[in-house]
Amino acid sequence: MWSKNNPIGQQPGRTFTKTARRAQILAAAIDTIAELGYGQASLARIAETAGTSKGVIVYHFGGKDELIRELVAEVVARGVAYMEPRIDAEPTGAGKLRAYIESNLAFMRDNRNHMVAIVEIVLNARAADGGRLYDFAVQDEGVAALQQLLAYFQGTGEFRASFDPHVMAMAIRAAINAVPAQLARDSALDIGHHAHELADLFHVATRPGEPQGAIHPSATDRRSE
Amino acid sequence: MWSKNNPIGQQPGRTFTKTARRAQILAAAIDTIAELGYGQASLARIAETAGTSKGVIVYHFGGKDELIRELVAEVVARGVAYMEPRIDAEPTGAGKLRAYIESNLAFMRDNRNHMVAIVEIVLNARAADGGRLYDFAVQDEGVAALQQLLAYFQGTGEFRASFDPHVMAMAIRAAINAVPAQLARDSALDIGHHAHELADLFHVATRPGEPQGAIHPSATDRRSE
Amino acid sequence: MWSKNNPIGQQPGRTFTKTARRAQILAAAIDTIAELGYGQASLARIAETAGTSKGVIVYHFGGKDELIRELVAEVVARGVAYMEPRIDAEPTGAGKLRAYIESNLAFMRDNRNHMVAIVEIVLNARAADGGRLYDFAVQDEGVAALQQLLAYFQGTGEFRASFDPHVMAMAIRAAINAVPAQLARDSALDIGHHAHELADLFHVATRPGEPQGAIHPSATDRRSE
Amino acid sequence: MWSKNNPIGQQPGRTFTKTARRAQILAAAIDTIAELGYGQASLARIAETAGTSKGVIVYHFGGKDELIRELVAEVVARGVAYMEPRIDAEPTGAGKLRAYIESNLAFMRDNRNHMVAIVEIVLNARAADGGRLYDFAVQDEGVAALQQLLAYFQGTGEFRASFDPHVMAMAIRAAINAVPAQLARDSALDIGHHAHELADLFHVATRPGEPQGAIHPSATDRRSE
DNA sequence: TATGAATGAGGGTTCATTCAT
DNA sequence: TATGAATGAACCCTCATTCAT
Repeated sequence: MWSKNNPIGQQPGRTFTKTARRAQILAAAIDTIAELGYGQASLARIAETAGTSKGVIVYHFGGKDELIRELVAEVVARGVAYMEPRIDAEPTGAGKLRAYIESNLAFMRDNRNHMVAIVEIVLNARAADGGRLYDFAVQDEGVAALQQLLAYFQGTGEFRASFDPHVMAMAIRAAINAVPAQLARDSALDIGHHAHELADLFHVATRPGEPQGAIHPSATDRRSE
Repeated sequence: MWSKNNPIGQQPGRTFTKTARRAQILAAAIDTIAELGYGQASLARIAETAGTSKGVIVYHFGGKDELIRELVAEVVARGVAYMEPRIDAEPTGAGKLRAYIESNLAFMRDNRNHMVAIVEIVLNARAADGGRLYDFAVQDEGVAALQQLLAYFQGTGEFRASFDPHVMAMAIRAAINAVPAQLARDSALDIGHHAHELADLFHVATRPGEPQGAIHPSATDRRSE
Repeated sequence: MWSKNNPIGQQPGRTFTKTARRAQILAAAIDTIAELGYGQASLARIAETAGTSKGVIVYHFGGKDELIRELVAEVVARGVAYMEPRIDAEPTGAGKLRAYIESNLAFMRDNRNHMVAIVEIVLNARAADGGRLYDFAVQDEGVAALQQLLAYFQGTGEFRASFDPHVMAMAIRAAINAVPAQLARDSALDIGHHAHELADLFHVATRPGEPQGAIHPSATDRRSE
Repeated sequence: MWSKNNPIGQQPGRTFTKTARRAQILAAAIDTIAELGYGQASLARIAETAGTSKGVIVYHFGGKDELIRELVAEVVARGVAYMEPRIDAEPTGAGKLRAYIESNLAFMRDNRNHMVAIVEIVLNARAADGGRLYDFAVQDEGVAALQQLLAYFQGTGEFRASFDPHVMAMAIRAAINAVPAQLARDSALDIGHHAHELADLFHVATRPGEPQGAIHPSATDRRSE
């Protein structure tokens, strides 16, 4: 199993055992979802992995939805806690972007199941009516923050102004998010190399020195010439 | 409903009604999966969308697995049929890459639900033991073809040799695959603009003129200096 | 496949193809039931074996119940036609009993699937309310005829009078009926040997020369002494 | 309902209610199978007889297969526990054989539905591919034990050496196994009488004093003279 | 005479949730 | 705090039957 390190910052005081139980269940949920996928991760299987019963999960979290919600919040918080100082430590836009990509992938490498699980959840979790559950809370939020960073340094001139920061942010997040699934297929994937390559890719794509406007006419444009 | 245009090239002759029914069911499946997600798209709901009963689906497809399999094959075939001539028509590597991205997104725009559905399936469909069902057949195949194209034009010097074509191919596909989900959230998304931006992005990222080796030291490398 | 020889005495005249179709379907039903058991022999599977569609079966037989009914009647008639002359040819009671057992098993050997199927049906076929469908028509009828034979030769003194002909008849039929199931498990079973042994067994059990009344006190009787 | 006496030796201690529920469900399964036959005994009908829902059965047994498996094991164990001491108490071969037959039928009389159910299961239960489920485990095992007993006392001279113990064992078991089905049709059947008659029958068939070899030429042999 | 198409009931199973202890 | 027990809905699938052609 992967998630041995306690994923929860324990609340102080009397609820130690409660906190420990919650952490244990969250870890079991992460491992189960990472291994089997969101759809196959029933409460029964999570409880089995945790070595307890379904009732315990319901007691501590009130239901499956809340368990997933806390799981997402927990992993996101840990990820942000890991990435933020590394990004902040970089003074330049290019450095921050590289730090963003590389620290994100480094976090993935060190918390593989956490990331596989969260990507599974974001892609899969749906309400009864089909509406996505964690889109705004997780996905778009991450994209928005990245987009702001890109736009800011477009303003300072550190990034070329001719790209749409929203599209660029989505592309970066998509490239990062694709890694866990790839990891599941190819466990020999060299994440360090992958991170370096992705950082290079988006460095080249964002550095300045490009004339304004379209770099090339689009295939469609040309066809209509 | 979205998929009004007959998604199946009808076989000539006697099986007209059968072909029509299958097409109708496939269209219903596409719409249902696109709207509710793979996990919520039960046979009952698909049948409801199609205006029939579960039994009819089973009769025509033998079961859910086969329905999904045919759906994937059908949409992939249509997508390839759309994209391939547009890519082949471009003589240069840069042109082919741009055509790949733009024709793929154009296909998405014209077959929105088809693409949303197939991305849902590829990301979510799992066997009972948790193993993914359509990874190799669909996802990796697409990445592999793209990777070959990139590598070929690295050889000819049309693309810079310093990027890993596998990582680049994954990033391109990830950026494209992220669009349907985004579309589901933001139906006002300008796909043409998005396509143009993505094409620019990866054009800049792949064009030659870069020294060999790492463009910048990685954040990690720098930290250890 | 086993039942290649036409199992139906064809009606004369115009309905040749109809008769042939029915025979073909009956043969397919026999083979399917013999191979998979009554519970697994759906109309679809029988139709598949016959190389036609379910509709044909329904058209010719009106439904599954009627198909089974005709199948049973057909096989029983064939069995009787095979056994009767061989039994009649024997002048003595012992000879008739031996001929009954041996000709019955010989018929089983030559029409293995017919017998396996009919035993399956007799043991399994039930109405919706759970009532057996073919008990009286087949099982009890066979037992009754045998019982009459035994009782008759008890009257002539050729069989010992001290056995209950009903119990004896049931035991004989049970011993014979157990053979098809055994055959299904052990296809190397030597039916000729088995028949000879069974005939010996029941010859010894029925021949006269025994004092009237209980041969031995029963275990229960002794215990209560 | 028939199976009023608790069919389970209750484990001591905490799982009283669980044990009771399982016993209740097993009893309901026995009664349902005995009444309607194996094929008609769906989980829904068993649950209805037990006064609960399908879910409860699944909860306690994991599925239908396991329910049937436990039912068979339970009834077989009870039957063996009943018969074994009665057989062991008899010193002679003839006594043991009589005790085998009579104690088996006595058990049937006192546990009518248990036996009807188990015979139904053994004869009818099939896997999805048509393979029998309980042949080796139950049927053949019983035959094999009986066959050993017969062969042993052939060695001591208490049984005539000229019969094949395998065929004899099969005939005895077949004669016994036919009783529950007969009981279902004719509830007035006098089992005590039937047992006594069967015991006599096989006593006569197995006692020594016969010349070696075939007692009579077979009908087939004579025909070829 | 035969077929393909469709139906509707029922099969076993999974699952999140509720409840009493 | 924790557990076992029970529930009820939903899932996919099989099947005999009906019907139009």
